Amino acid sequence: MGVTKTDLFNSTQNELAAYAKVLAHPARIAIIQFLLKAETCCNTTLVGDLGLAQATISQHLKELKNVGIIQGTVEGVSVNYCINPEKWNEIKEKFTELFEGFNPPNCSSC
Amino acid sequence: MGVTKTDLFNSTQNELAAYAKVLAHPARIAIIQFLLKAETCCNTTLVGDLGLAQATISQHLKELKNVGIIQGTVEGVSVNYCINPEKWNEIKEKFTELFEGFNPPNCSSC
DNA sequence: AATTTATATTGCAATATTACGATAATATAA
DNA sequence: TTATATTATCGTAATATTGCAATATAAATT
Repeated sequence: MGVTKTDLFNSTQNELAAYAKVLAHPARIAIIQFLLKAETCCNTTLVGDLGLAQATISQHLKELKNVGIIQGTVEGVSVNYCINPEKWNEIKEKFTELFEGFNPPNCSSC
Repeated sequence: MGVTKTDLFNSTQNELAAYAKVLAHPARIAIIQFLLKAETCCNTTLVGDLGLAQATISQHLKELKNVGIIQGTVEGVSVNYCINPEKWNEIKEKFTELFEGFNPPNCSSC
């Protein structure tokens, strides 16, 4: 065990969970927030800003890149990362759809 | 290691990550979606609907309850769970705030 | 009281995540 | 070419998560 039974759920549920998973770490939230402000940044900048080791930041960037939320372009020796606008909006819409599914509570039993 | 260094991040980042974490499993997404439609349901209903063991559903419900996203009221032998409106809106707003932090890309390097 | 029904908890095995040092890979500068 | 700077990957240790059988708990019914 220790493995999620993805076959029991539909693609929307699995996708939403996957997007949530990549947001489920404060370092990755911090990286995203940094990119929202700075528009672009590289590994070294984040190492200085967050206080995690270079290998750790690199790993978090990889996970963000794997789901497509950020993209990196080689700029000489360093790599510039930035938000992928299309993916960002896609994720935003998926979460918005979930959150808007809530109707005023006329629930009698709680 | 294997433990998140929460002390490196601010409360907003840690909270957002914690909320994302509870959404980071398709079963919990499915439970939430079920509650959004049905307004209320109990463990046994979910066991039949999701196809996971009773103990597993109970565990997922516990995690959802721990962050306050759902609440349960004892109704005879069973427990009726439903969305907690205040918490739901709080979480919704936290995510909305993050997603709205993105401005049109005038980023030159990617 | 004994049985049934519904849920929670415990204990355990399998797997995933987090973090970092060490090292490799790549490109620029001296 | 050698040195420097930046990033990625590998290996490893510590911890977390997922899932379920077994069991415990609690309320309603017989």
